[in-house]
Amino acid sequence: MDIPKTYDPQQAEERHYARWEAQHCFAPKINRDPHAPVYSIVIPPPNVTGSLHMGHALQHTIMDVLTRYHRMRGYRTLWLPGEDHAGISTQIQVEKQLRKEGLTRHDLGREKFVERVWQWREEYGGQIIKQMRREGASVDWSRRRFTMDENLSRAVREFFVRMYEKGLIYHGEGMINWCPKDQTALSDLEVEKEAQSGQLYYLQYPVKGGGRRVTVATTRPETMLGDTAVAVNPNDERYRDLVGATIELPLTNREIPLIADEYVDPEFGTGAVKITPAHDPNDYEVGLRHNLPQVEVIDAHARMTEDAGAEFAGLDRYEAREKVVAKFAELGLLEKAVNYEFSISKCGRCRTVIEPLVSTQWFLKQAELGRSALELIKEKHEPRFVPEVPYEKVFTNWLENLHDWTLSRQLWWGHRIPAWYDEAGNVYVARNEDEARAQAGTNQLTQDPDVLDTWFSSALWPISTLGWPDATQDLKTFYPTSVLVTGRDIIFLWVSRMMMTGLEFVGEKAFDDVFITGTIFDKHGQRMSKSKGNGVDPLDVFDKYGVDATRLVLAQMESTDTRWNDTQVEAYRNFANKIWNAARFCLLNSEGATVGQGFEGEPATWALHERWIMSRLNQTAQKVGDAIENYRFHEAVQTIYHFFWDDFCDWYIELSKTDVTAADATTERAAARSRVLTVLEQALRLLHPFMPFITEELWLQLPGVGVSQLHPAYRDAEPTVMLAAYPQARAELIDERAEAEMQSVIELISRVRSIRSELGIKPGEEIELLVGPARNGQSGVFTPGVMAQVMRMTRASKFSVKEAMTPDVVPRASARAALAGGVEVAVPLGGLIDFAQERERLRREQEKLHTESERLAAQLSNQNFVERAPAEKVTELRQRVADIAQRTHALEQMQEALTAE
RNA sequence: AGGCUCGUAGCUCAGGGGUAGAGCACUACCUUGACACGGUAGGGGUCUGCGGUUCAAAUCCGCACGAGCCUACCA
Repeated sequence: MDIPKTYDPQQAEERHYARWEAQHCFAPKINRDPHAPVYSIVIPPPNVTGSLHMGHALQHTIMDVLTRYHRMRGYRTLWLPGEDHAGISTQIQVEKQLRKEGLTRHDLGREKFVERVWQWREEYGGQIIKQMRREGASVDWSRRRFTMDENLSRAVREFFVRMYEKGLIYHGEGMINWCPKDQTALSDLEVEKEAQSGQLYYLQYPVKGGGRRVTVATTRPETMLGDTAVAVNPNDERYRDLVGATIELPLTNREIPLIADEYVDPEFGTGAVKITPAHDPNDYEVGLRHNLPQVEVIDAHARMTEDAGAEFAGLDRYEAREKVVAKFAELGLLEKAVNYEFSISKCGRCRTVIEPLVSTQWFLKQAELGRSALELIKEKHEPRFVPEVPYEKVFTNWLENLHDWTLSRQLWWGHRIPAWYDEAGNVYVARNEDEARAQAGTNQLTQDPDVLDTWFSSALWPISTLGWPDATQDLKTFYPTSVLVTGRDIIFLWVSRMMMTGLEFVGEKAFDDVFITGTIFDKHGQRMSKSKGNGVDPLDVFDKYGVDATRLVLAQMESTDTRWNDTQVEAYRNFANKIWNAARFCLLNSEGATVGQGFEGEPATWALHERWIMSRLNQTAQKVGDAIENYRFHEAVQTIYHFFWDDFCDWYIELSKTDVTAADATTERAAARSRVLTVLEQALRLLHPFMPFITEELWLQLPGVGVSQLHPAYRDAEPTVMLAAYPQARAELIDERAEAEMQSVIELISRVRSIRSELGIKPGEEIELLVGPARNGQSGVFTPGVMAQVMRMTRASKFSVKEAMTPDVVPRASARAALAGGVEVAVPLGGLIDFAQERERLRREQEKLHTESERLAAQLSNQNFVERAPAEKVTELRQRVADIAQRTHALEQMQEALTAE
């Protein structure tokens, strides 16, 4: 058999994914058990314009681990893939494309433009979804969904109409966030606050009659052109006499009132605030309270309007700012300008500074819709957030403070608002135009030109992908979904809204659990971003280290923010190679062997290392299954890693080598080989959810694997490790005594190796071992079989068990060590030994024990400890003290023996 | 302005009331027939600081300092 010494991930990855997909292993229907429990996940739909980044890879890894684990446990498992239509982003992409042809969307017209967008999606869209094959994501491709699919669009209209009928959606005027670049309204959540250092300008406004001036402070002087009042706090003594006065607004020929409103904080600035109801959310509210006119001085392109005055009309808002400030300075009305830190709102997509504008839009009263979600989280703690702290609280706080959601977007790509207007401007909201006509009693209707926020359709994702508004079998089977895995940035934007729609329309929560992943930063702790160019491309990492290794790193991050570091991936690449070579050893020595055999009969009849590895394996299975089910992926990964490398490779394979590599093809050799293969096969199953490719690559090569290893639910399927039963711990094979005994064997071997190393005995040089005293129970572990193993592992040519380790049996020129449980070991060294050096070595050993013993003694002499600590704790410490005393005594004797001439 | 998270070995991170852990890096030795992407043996930490609770604190509670995140209409 020819197996390369180094694992090549790439060639395995493609082959197996294609095969799994062809055999429909990812679809729930592969499960033939009609009573199988259900496990379902819907993917957070990535933006159709995007490509895979580390955040996706992280989320997908966790979803895939959960999916593969539950599938192997026999669940009817669905992981549903798809993407959203990303209204603004997609439209921008396509417009960019058109611009290269010298066209705008208006040249094409709406219908042709939308056609172009669909074309674009076919050609360039859904990159991430395609890249998921590379990740090994076991998604059901037959159920791939897109928010613009016909049924999902129908769900959107249904959502809209029902909310309108309930009075939760309304059409009206409000202060909205407007992006002057993208030319659309945005919801609060699509706006990002950014710290800004700028200036606070103190402007003086003359009071009509009497020559007084009122000073107002502002960061946006250009908006003064649209001021319709100056406000002060009604209790502010400084201005009390001026309330009701008239201000002559500079640079305009308008006169505005000085009003009193509680909103004004007398402590801040000058205590007098300019009020621009058309361009500031707070001023808008003040304006409504005082019936102030709204003077629009900035237009949708963030340029000054005619109403700003002839001098300013047409200027950009920032040019206007400079000019206003200059004019005030000229007039002697600029009191001062001071440096000032404040925050500005930017478009989450294009980073353009938002312009607050008064506009007529569609809104959803989220507060009412969110009430049942709020009750559920507060009363039943559902869904269960992982980690619970701090996300349950964050989520609850959000639901308690819901504002109306601006739904309409001035775009062409998206779900068009199902509202029609007649010639008189009356609005009819309906599921389709025919219904609207019926309502209106006329055919002369025009549909609202706007589309809905992309998140409006995403809000329905768990139910619409499963068939809602129809009561489909999928909806019945897979809803509520088992878990939602996502990043913390969209808890409000998305998670909360899915909870709301699920409860509203299906009457059940959208998911049992919500797992929030951490954020991956670059190695300097900076957030990865395209603009900074510091992103690590997961595909590059896959190429360099393999998908399995990358997944292992991602899985163990759990919810912790982490700086990306290639060395971790390299470590797991090395682990993959270790697995490969362990399997290589097993396969190169597999003649006559069969997986699943070799462990016949009573465990009591097995050799110590067999009982031990089976105990370790079952402990591991227990711990790993438990860890995965509780989202403790780090623990799961560490546990398997440790089992595979330390227990299986370093000890079990090494201890089995003599039997496995025996020259003669005896039944004993075949049995030993089968046992090693059996443990390997179980380990591969344990690893599979994390490392799907290498486990499949190796598993298929093991002699004797087939349908009998598959979970009973998949009996009709082709053999594959992904449908094998996930190992369940067998309690009867967990053997504490075997583990303790093995521990003393390991200790003996380690101590002898230590002696070799510390005394500089050449690796090739053979030594002799004396172990005793034999009357002590512990040394009974050293059966002839174990002795042979110890000799092999320490390169010893002789191993004698002695009744007593007295000077007459142990040569003076020996290196010695005192082990736990009273066992002593001596390595006779003849003339090679340096007596002084060996004495020093023993003395250091004794010193270590002494330090520990001192600490224990202090603890045990504390009355309070003995009385109040749990009895078992006290007993444990006493035993340790006794053991240390015994070893210390042994060390003393050894030193004496060395000294005796 | 509130709220939250984090501070553990040189680096990246686990852990979490009762002998400080991993990977990488480091030191020495080893081309031993699975693996040098390896093996064996080692070195390295008053778990940010100060108080408190406790028989016992890296772990729980305050406070301070440092890093970061989120919410909020303060001109």
